[in-house]
Amino acid sequence: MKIETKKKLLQSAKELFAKKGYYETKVSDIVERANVAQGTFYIYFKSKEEIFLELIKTLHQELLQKLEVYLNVETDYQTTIKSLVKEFLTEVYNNKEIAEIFFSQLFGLNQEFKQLYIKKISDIQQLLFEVLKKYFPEEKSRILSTIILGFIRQIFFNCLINKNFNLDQMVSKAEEGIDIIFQGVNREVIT
Amino acid sequence: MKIETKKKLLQSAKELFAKKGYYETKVSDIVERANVAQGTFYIYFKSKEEIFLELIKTLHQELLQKLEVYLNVETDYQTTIKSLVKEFLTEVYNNKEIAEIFFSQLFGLNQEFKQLYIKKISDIQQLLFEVLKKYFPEEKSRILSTIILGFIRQIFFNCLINKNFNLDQMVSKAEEGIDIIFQGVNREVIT
Amino acid sequence: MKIETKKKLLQSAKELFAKKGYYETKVSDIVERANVAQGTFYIYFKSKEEIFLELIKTLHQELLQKLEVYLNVETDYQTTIKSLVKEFLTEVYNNKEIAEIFFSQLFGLNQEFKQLYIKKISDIQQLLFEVLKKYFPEEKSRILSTIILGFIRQIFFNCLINKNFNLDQMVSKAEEGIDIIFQGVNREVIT
Amino acid sequence: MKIETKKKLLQSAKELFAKKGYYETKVSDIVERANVAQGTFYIYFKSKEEIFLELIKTLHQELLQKLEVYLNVETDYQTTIKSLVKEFLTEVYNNKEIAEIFFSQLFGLNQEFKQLYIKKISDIQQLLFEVLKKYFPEEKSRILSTIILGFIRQIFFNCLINKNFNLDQMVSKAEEGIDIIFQGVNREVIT
DNA sequence: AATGAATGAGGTTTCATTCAT
DNA sequence: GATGAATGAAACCTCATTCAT
Repeated sequence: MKIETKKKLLQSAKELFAKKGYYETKVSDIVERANVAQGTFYIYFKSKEEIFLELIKTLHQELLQKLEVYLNVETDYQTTIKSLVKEFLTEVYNNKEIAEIFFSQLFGLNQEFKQLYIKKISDIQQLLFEVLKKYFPEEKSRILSTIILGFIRQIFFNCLINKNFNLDQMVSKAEEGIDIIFQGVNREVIT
Repeated sequence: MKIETKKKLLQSAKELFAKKGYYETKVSDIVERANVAQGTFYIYFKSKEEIFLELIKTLHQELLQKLEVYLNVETDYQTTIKSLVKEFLTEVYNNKEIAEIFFSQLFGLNQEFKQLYIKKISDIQQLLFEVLKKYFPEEKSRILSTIILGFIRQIFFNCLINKNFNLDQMVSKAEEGIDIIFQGVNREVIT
Repeated sequence: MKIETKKKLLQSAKELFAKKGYYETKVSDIVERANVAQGTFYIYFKSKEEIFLELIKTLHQELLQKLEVYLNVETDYQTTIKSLVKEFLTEVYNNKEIAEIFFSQLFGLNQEFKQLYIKKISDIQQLLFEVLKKYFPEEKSRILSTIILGFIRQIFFNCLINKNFNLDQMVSKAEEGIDIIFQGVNREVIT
Repeated sequence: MKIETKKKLLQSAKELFAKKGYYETKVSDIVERANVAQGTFYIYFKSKEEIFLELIKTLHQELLQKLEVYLNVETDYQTTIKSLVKEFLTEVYNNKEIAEIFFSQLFGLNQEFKQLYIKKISDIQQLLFEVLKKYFPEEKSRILSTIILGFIRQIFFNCLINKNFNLDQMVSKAEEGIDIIFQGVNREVIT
């Protein structure tokens, strides 16, 4: 098992899945781009599905790990959320291709992948909810988590569409949005 | 061309695409569910792609038509946006299957469909932006349209995941969210 | 059985077979050009093969009938052969489409049609041979029939290729060729 | 790409196309006779059309190459033409199957192949014309090339029909014919 | 006699996976 | 570990023919 060959395959698969989608990406495309033979693929991965899942799971794990930190952060909620959002956007931006697959493709592939997606995305939503619950009542936290997650995904989405969008722009847009969302909440709290 | 047969095929395709995704839905599945022969499919549609596009385009057209009304509505912005969001959710809820395909699958299929998706979703975002621009400055409208569209999609998304979610629940969640979003804006306006 | 509908179908089939070949001509093409419904075709012809054979057999019969006359003509051989060749070219020219099918397509379609072609073309060659045998010894007649038949077919062929070739040109080319062929024979006879 | 497998496929295709025609030969027939799997065919050829064209083009190229030699031969015309005709017949006889496809099937398949055929056959006719032009005036060369090409094709044709015809018989028939054709011309020249 | 919607067998082609070298 | 030719199941699609109206 030469780890380098495996990396080449993962990199190649990542790029192709993002660009062409799971079904339109052929194993033959992956090996061609990785400059290895067709048979080599099956030394490292049991199937096309396996390499796909490996990519997905890695991203999800890393993302969750980075976000879990904010469960134990002791700052005011606006700072916490802003940092969390920044972390989220940085992570997905740095792994654009897999994030694209994860957030925009996984759900539509087939029932098996749909279930996986639901499970994974729920984890993220749940985590966001837990963080918010430290500052707001349960119901408000629930709805805020929906607003914020939807908002961040939409920003990431615009980034995918608009290829010359950069990370800083995304983050500053996100902060503006967060401000708007919390101004309402703030007033309420103060009152 | 018996319109009834065509409808059976469209209905069958819609359900299957939503359930199994585009690629995992075989033409043989569609005709089996519609109770017609394999060849019959090709009397009504040139290809699997064509029936898929017909479904997508129909939903998009109807959705856009219903939302365009709000460009000329003369009420306060909160009422306008709430009505628009309700309309949106109603339409997608009543056409759950196609809406699921449209919002959650289209992007990931292949490059051609990706382009289509970008074009179509941009229309919706643009319309939302135009409505908001009647009440807010351009930049604020832009960011509000991102927040709101992301939020509605996330709600619809939760609805897809959680099968016993109903329309009323979705609408009331949405209204709560809209209130939160606009409380911030309101205060600013007032001040 | 409205003879007119049958004629429309035969005409339409003739043109299409000539232009696109047997396999590339669909029954749906034939009925469309004849302005009748798909089902109507099968009132007049048992199958696509049947209409094809009807066309072929008609041409062949008429051609043979017209050529048979020259078995009993009492002129010098050069006049006889020239008249026969003229008759041949006139007939195929006036029925260009079917003649094209007959002389250039039939052989390549399948084994059944190949056998038919061999049988039909042998009839023609045989007739030419019989006419020549009235003037020349058997072996010479055999070879002359091969030369002449090959020559006429080649002329007709050039006519098919070069769309603005007309009958008069073909006939005069043919006469020139016949002169050349027989000049050699002539000398021999004279000597 | 094992050249051996490709050869097996070409050989198998050649025989089947000649026997059953292009349309009646299924890819499944070709692979069965070549003893390889269905999918193997598509490693070596993009489509059924491609293998067909490869066969056609190879024959045509080889034939033309062998005949081009006679453009620079310095003997009397009768010897030159006889040698050329012998070469032609030898080549087509040794590649009976493809020659059959080329001379008797190509024209009738579809419009694309028809155009190809016209182009290829014109090359041959042109070459024959060029050789003759070295000895005869232009117009006479033109008509002689038509007579001779028609004659040779007819001979080859009889060979296809009459399976126990052999090369020597064909060649000697051809020489007899050529003699007859040129006796006329000869006399003229002499006179 | 005419229609035209429906049929379904059978064709071409794709591509994930295997396996002998 | 690496190769790449070979596999074959299964997909999409075509079109001659049928049949109820």
